[in-house]
Amino acid sequence: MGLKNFKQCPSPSCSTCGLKNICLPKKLASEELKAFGFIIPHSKKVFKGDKLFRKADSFKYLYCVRIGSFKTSVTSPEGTEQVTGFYMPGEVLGLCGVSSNSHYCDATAIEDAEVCVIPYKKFEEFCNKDSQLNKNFLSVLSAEVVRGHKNLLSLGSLRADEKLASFLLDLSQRYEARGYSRTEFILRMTRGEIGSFLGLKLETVSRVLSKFADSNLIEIHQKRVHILNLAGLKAILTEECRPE
Amino acid sequence: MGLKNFKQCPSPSCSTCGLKNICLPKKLASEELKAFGFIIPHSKKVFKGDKLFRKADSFKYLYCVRIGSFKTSVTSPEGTEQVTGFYMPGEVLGLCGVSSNSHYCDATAIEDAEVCVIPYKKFEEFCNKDSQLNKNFLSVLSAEVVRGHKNLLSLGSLRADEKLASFLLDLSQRYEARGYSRTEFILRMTRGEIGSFLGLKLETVSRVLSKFADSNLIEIHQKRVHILNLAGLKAILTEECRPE
DNA sequence: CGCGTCGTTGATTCGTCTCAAGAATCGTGG
DNA sequence: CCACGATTCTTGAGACGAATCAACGACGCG
Repeated sequence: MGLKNFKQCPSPSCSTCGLKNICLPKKLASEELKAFGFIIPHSKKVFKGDKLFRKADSFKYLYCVRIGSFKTSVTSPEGTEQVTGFYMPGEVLGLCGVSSNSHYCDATAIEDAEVCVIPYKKFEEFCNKDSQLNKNFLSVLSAEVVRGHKNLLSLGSLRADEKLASFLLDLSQRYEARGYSRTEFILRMTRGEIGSFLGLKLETVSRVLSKFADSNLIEIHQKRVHILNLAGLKAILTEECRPE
Repeated sequence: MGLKNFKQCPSPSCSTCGLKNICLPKKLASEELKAFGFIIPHSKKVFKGDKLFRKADSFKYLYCVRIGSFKTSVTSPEGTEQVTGFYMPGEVLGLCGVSSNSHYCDATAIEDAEVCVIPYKKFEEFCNKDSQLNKNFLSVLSAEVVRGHKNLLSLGSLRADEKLASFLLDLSQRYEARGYSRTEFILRMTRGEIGSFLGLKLETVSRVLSKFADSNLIEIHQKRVHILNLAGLKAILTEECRPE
């Protein structure tokens, strides 16, 4: 793992970070928040396309996304890649390394990004002392399990248009939670990555998005999405048979 | 949640439990193991078809399977059920409740079963005192995330026969880890439940299993499975195009 | 400006679902 | 113990949705 892809930055301060209310140390009192900041020696820049960690890398750090977006993926022995999630600022990367001391998936920046690097050993010690932080951590882990279950539901029992609708709605909701527009945003990932995530081919993703545009549910130009009819998208998920 | 489906049993003792080396309190010293046993007030019998907990039930307990098997499932607002996992003795149920104080999925006994009931509050306190137990718990949570990723890979990028092969191999491996035969076991779940889990219809499950039997990879009579050619099953997952 | 990556769209093929009927098994009560 | 209905499983024929193959267009970077 060469360091060439990374640029170390001065220690970030959690106290002044805009994400402090949604990130790992949320709800910490200002004293503890300050102390927590000290266990983070530095943040890292990761450039588009570069990997933050790979499967089987030894697990030493957790990462909080500060800026940019990541995908995580697993690759079967035969070489097929499956995207398992997209991560935006305030979300935690590396959780599936906790159980085995080595990472289970790859994490790749899908745009230039910056992460906080949290040494897991120190973090663990801190958790043992601070029950609020420990609670947060368990909560984040459990939420990751829930996220997985939602994805299973999506992959296992939805049709292509339902998958895409649910995908767009999920993004919409997460952008809104971060203070951005819930109706206008940019798809940071390619059609192929969306397809891998949803169990579809990139052509199908493209087709369905075009169909949504034809039905005036969305406007889409390349990576720019504008949701025109939020209720209509939701309706796709609830209606048994959609009208043409 | 009536209690009629459950039968309380005297407090089980972790020290004498046959699963102590694979269950939550694994690796605990005998003193701690004994102390841990005391926070478990009782075990519960759950009969086939009954639910241990439902989505949105308030989260107060974790459950360790002692005897029997469970499925977990989530149901979309429109009523389609998706099975998210099968659980056998030594595995922990209720993990996705940790993040939100209420359960996220349903857990249903697929055969008569018995679980240890762990009050989460007390468990949390115990974890704060015992770093080995805390470690185990994090490990179990993280393993659950990994399990989810594996399922995603299976649901998202495999064909029907590959899904079934990978499903059988997973069962085989888990039975072996529990001291049972890895080539002969009983499918506790129905074809429909397997199908829901794998994103297939029950007819497809049945067809593929018959095809495996025709190819002498397995013998199957109802729920009884006998794997004749373990390597052959694995080959299905690695070969690009299988011969007829 | 030219090249590579990414996205769109069309024609055709293939895999899985759907619908349907029948067989095997289990549980229950007479 | 056997008869009964209720599940569960198997198998077939046809329909449909998504994959595949292929060509072209749009954008971004050097």
